[in-house]
Amino acid sequence: MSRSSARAKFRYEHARPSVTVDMVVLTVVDFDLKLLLIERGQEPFEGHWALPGGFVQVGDGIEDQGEDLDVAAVRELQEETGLSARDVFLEQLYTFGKAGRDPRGRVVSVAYYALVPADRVPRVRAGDDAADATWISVSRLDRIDLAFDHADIIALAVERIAGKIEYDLRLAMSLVPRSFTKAELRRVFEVVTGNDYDKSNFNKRFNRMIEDGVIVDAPGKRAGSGPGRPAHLYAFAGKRLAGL
Amino acid sequence: MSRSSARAKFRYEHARPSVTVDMVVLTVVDFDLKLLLIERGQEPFEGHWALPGGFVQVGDGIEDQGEDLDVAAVRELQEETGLSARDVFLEQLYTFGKAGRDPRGRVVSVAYYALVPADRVPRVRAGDDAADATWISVSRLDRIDLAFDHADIIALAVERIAGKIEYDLRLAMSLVPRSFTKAELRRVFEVVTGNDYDKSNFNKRFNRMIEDGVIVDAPGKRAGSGPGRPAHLYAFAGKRLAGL
DNA sequence: CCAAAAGTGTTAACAGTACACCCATGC
DNA sequence: GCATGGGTGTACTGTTAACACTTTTGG
Repeated sequence: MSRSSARAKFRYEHARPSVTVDMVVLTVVDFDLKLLLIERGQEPFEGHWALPGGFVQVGDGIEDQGEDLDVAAVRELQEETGLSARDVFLEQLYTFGKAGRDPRGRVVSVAYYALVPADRVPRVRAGDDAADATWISVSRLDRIDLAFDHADIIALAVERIAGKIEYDLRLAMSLVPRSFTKAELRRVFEVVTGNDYDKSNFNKRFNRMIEDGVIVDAPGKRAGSGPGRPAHLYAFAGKRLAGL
Repeated sequence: MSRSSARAKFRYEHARPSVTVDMVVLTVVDFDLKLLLIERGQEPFEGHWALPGGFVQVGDGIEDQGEDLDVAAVRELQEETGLSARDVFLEQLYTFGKAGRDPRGRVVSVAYYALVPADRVPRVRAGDDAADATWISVSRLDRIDLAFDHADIIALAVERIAGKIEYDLRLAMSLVPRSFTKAELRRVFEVVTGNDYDKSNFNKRFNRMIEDGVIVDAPGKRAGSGPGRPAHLYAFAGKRLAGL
């Protein structure tokens, strides 16, 4: 008995749902939390805005079981934005599987979120089955027609990130440019959480990270821009400085 | 054109994975964090221990899209333990979807965890395709042959709960009996996190919860048990006291 | 000099930690 | 009485929060 038939013998025979990955791609630009949305070019929800995403490749399901969920997420991100896994912070968010969430049939969607640094935000444009693609301010989402249950997915992503940025430094690290000022980092926190942070108190946290070696001085200085005293530039020690 | 054919027109035609829910059912008894495991009676992994779980019912996928993921989790819990959703704290954990995690074919598994109060721990026994079922101490899991990637799922659940119990009171609420002593609550925290908590300092947190009305005095008193001064009994205000 | 933005210092309140001590019960 | 576990008090430390203040730049 060959191995494949030995496997096939135990094959499940139940009805199966489709499985997709949906990507909540976020970045902070211009004092604003922005989200990548695709305008659907097909039914259902033609003309509505939706999260980028697509089907998980499953192979024949026996010999070739297809791609990992994480790989599917990275692939979708690459296809829609050109970004690679090294450029962003990517993490699974939640799996949405209510019956009826897609009128075409049963679809279970594994949602991921991706945080894009401000200095790597790609220009986006219409793709295969997308009529259009743009970055939309999260604060203006209520005026937008979203497809499927994507409003729920986005709301959960924003809530999760707002909570997690306080204790997981990687989130802020992955939203800020390679070199950044104290005020820029602070504004990332403010935009993501919706809170105001006292400048002095925030700087104390910041200075502690310098003492701990988490943050280091950035080599160059930024071109003198607006009015007021020019700010020091810093960088996270870990990776991004030497990374690329 | 009937509604069903209008929908069928848009039906997805991709290869689809099977989707299951796996349940990490935990409780704290006898100073120990315990986990419900099933001994598999069939290949693959016959004789190995596995998490309770099963397929998500999908219906025909068009007119009837089957059950929600959450409903599937509640149903599996009920089938294996007799517990209802009201008895436990139930939450989605993570979705495991690596290719090759099940030798029979592509399976995406949505993992949930359920926390069972110490006074509602059901007796369990062998079921349909389970040779046996028991509560096993999490600290002794390294000696046990686990099926599939269930060791990873359990590890993630334990880690998540250990982190979350510190800031989400619902977890401790759902592990402790309807009425409980300060020491019992403290031991739940100790067993779940693996830390030691200073009695006095823990009691301060506890007393603050009383001031805030989160915890109230429990009516009766417990039968005099061991040596030493008998402890006061308390209950969480919210629900469990009046709940049933 | 003035506006604007960067950056520092001071204080009080609060929460966490370590540790010593007292109270009530069974035997 | 004494062992056992329940329960409290105190002093120290570190973090947070509010707010006033100084520094450096462009015009």
